[in-house]
Amino acid sequence: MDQETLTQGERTKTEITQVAYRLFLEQGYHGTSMRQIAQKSDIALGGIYNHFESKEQIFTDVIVAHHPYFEVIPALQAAQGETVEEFVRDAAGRLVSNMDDRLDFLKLMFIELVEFNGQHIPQIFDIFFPEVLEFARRFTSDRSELREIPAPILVRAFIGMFFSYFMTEILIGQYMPSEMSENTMDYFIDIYLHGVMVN
Amino acid sequence: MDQETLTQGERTKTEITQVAYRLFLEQGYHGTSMRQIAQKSDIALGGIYNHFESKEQIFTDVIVAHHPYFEVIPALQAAQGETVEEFVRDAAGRLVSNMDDRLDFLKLMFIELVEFNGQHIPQIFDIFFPEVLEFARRFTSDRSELREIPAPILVRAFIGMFFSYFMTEILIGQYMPSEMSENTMDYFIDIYLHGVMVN
DNA sequence: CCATTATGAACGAACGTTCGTACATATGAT
DNA sequence: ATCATATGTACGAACGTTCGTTCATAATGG
Repeated sequence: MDQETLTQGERTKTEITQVAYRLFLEQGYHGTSMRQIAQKSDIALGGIYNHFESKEQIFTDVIVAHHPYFEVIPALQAAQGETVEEFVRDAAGRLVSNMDDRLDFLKLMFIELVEFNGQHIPQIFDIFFPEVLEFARRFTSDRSELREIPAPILVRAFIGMFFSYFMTEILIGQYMPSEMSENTMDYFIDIYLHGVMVN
Repeated sequence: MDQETLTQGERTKTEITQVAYRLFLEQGYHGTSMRQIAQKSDIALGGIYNHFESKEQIFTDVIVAHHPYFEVIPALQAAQGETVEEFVRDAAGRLVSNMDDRLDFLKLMFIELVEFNGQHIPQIFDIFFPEVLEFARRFTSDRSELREIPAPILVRAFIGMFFSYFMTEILIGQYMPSEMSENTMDYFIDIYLHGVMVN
C-alpha cells in the first residue's frame, strides 16, 4: 500500500475516487457529471472507464468501500471507562473529534437516502451492525447503573445525540452565536445521562 | 378556495405541485425530470411552463410554500401541560402523530441539503425560527423544574430526539422487529426527561 | 514487447426550455 | 343575446446542450 509500490492505474483510481467523493458531497450524485470528475482528476473523460465500470460504481465504491462510515468503528472499539458515565463520555468524545469527517459522514448518508432510496444501506450495515451490537454489549454490560431501558433503545438514543447534534449544527449552526456550539455536546451527553429535570 | 371556484389553471398547478412533490421525495431533484412530472400530471411537457417559470421554481414552491415544515408549527403551538413533564410529553405526542408526514418532512430537508446546499434554509427559517423561539419560551418558562441548562440546548436536544427517532427509523427501521418501534418515542422522552442512569 | 493506461472524438439518449399553434373561456361592446 | 376580442391554458415538436458511455488509437512503462 506504499505510495511507491502503487501502479499508475492504482494511483489514478484513488485520485478519481477522492475527487468524486468531494464532488458528490458538494453537488449530490445526479448533480455531478463524469466530465467534472474527469476534469478535476486531470484525466480524460474516457479514461475513467479504465478504472470504473460506470458512474454508479464510483458512487458505490465511495460509499461502501472508501468512506467514512467505517472511520466511526475504531472510535466505538476504543471507547472505555470504569463507570457507565465515563464510558459514555469517552465514547462521545472519540466520536465528535474530527467533526468535519462526521459531517461528511452524515451528508453521504443523506445523499444515499435521497438519490438511491437506501439501496446501499444493507451492504453497509452488514459491516456496521455487528460493531454497533458489540458496542451496545459493552455499553450495557453493567446494568446496575442503568435504568430499566431496552439496550437497543439506549444505543439508538446514544446515536441519536450525534444525529441531533450534527443535524442542528448543519441546519442552524450558521444562525447561532459560535460560542454556543462550544460545549453543546457536553450538555447533550449530560442530558442523555441525567435528563433535563431536577432530581 | 372551494373546489368549484378554482380555475382550471389553479387546479392544474396544484396537481403539478403535488406530483412533483412526490417525485422529488422518491428520486431527489436532479433525479426527477420535467417529462416525468408532465406525464404523471397528465399534462403536456410545455404546459408546465404556463404555471412555473422553471424546474427550480417548482422545487422552491414545494419546499417553501407548499410543504411540510409548516405542518409542524400547529403541533408546537398546541402543546400544553401543567408541569414540564406533561408539556414535553404532550408536545412530543403531537409531533410524532402522522409519522409519514414527518418522514417526508425530514427527507425534503435532506434533499435540500444534498442538492441545494441549504440555500433555501434562510427563507424557511425566517418563518420557522420565531415559532421555535416561542415554543422554547413556553417550554422553559418554569425553570424551577429544570436543571441549569441553556434554553437553546434544551430545545436542540428536544428537537434532536425526533431527528434521532426518525433517522434511525429510516435507516434501521427495516431491520428491527416491528414491535420494537411501538413505544420507542416514549422511551426517548423518558431519557430526555430523566436520563439513562439510576438516580 | 505487450499489457496497461490515457486520449478525445463520437454516439445516442435525455435533459430543461422555447416555440408556434389551437382550443376554451372570459370580457366587453353592440 | 350576439359577436369580436383578449386572455388563459394545453399541446407536442423542436432547439441547443449535456449526459453517460464507447471506441479507435496513441503513449507509456514494467
